[in-house]
Amino acid sequence: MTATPIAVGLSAVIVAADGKAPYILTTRDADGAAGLPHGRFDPKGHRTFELGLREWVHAQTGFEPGYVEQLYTFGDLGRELPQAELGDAPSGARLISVGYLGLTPERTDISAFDAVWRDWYRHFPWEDHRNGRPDLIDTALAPALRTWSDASGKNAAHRLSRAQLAFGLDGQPWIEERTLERYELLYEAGLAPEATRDSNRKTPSLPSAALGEPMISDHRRILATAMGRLRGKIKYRPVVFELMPDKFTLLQLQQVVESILGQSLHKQNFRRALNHSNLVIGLGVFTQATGGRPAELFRFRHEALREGHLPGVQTPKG
Amino acid sequence: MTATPIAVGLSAVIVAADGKAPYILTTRDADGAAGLPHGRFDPKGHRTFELGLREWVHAQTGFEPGYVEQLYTFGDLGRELPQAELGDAPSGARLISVGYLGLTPERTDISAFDAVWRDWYRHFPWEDHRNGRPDLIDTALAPALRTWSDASGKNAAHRLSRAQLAFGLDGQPWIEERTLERYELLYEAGLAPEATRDSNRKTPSLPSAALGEPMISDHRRILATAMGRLRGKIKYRPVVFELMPDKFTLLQLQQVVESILGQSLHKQNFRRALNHSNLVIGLGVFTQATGGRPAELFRFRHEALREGHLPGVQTPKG
DNA sequence: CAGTTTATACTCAAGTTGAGCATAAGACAG
DNA sequence: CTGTCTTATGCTCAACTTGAGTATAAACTG
Repeated sequence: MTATPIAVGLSAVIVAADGKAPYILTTRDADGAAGLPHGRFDPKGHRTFELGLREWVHAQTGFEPGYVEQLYTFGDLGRELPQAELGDAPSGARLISVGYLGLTPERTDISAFDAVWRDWYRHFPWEDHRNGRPDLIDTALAPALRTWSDASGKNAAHRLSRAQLAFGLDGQPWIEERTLERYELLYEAGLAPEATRDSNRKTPSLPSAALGEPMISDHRRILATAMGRLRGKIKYRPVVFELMPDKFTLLQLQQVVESILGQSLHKQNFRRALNHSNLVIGLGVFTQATGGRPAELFRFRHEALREGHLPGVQTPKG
Repeated sequence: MTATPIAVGLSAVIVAADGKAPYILTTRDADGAAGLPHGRFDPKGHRTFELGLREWVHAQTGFEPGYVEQLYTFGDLGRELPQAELGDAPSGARLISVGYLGLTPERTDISAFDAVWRDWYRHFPWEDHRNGRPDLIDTALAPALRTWSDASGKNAAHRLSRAQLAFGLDGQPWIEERTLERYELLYEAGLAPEATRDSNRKTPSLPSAALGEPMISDHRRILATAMGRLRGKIKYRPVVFELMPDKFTLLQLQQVVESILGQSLHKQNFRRALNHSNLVIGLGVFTQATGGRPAELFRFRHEALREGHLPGVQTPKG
């Protein structure tokens, strides 16, 4: 009896954002399927996970991550495809997967690599509520989830309730942080193409546009984790500024926050909350690049980090 | 060249609490040193980390964890003692460590095992501010941290600022969630006995009472992570109720919250916030076991979990 | 210059929070 | 059985925050 070896996969969700959308750094495998920059943790060469991660991201995309934080470690069987993606793993190894979130103010040029920045909503079309709740939730997802609930005799009520809470059905509120919950529910219901791939179940019957573009291995699960974490954290820690250039207008800042949250915000109150928070300082310089009245440029008060309090940005819905 | 194997250690911070203190389930090694229930993840036998963890906890303490969540995965070199604690690890393996938090309403009887429930503040005496800021912060820790700052030429200002923010020195506010930050700072400054053990540095010169009781391996770091997470989460998710019996008075609830936070709260406002939150419902039954006017018994409204909103308990300082 | 676009100031009611006063209802000492 | 202690619980009040606007300013467009 020889022991099953363990392999640790490191994957990074590197996020940049502008007023249009948040973008993630992705790679493509031989078949053109999207994936996150990732690689094996090397117990010999890597002193910490984070160093290993930075090395892999750089090797695959040329990008040098700045702000990085650990998301979650997935260790359950059956959600990864070791063969396909980790040619160098000892075959038969048990693969565990550590996800990281990285933030950057700039979509750097990565054209020399087989990498591309993609709108994260391509993979999660139901998550963008900036122009109202997307139709596909009620036309495509909700009916499919109800079918899935009904198909399960004694668990039906429980499944339905989970779906209602996750997707804001039947009068429940939409809660933007529940990204992972929503994805996992779709996976469980067999509605994510990944579920079909990982098991021997039949293919989902929905138009794939409603289900979002899948990713290799468990990368979409990691992305969902990252979205949820970032959406939450932006509200209680000043992390948005990792996504902003040095100087920005308040509208730019608002639009980045909106693109992350997938929600639009009340402009006047957003600005009032920012003034009050002391996170940002006006530069007395104005830009007329905005199409209307010129807007003042602001910068993040880095000193704020030395001041103990550290709130996030308020997100007054509107 | 043979590859370095990877071993995954699973450790659990199992918390129970009463009005006096939060307690954690601990084991003792041969030398009597305290540790968390823990063991090796078995890539063959364990379908998920959580199942493996539950198995180990039960084997070592007889305890069956209920609510469990993953905390963090530590992978950096030099913070663990694989030999001492994991006799079955392939020697030379790289050990990574996944920490979990578990909550339970009851300190079950574990007398048949070499396990004991201990007040978590034994290991973190500077964290309990229920009776005001502990003296040892300003008499013992602050001077030692200043010495450490001063000893570092160009980093002195940065180190000092970190210490001020972490420990609320020089007018900075004390922020209870920063448990890990504080422990890591003490470790870095060589003030945690574990730092001495893990490296070849000299022993700390402070009375050990001020530094808290150390634990084996990286268990105190995991405990610090658990404390910080629980202190944060209690405020935005109704997790305290995992620590409460079925029926409780509002004072019992408040005292459990206080013991977790290490802060005392304003009684009237705490109660007002609870009413308003709808998390709890009066049973119309009164208990005179309180020593004064009889108090109404309440229970957690489990239905609240089916209602989408899910706030934590407010923590009005006082 | 009328109309469009974006920026920014200000208002107002409703709700929340911090702090504390006041009263109630038991136990217990004398 | 009265006064005192203890805990429970109701209530007030001012300061602040929040949601939802109205109003006005300063550019550009044709």
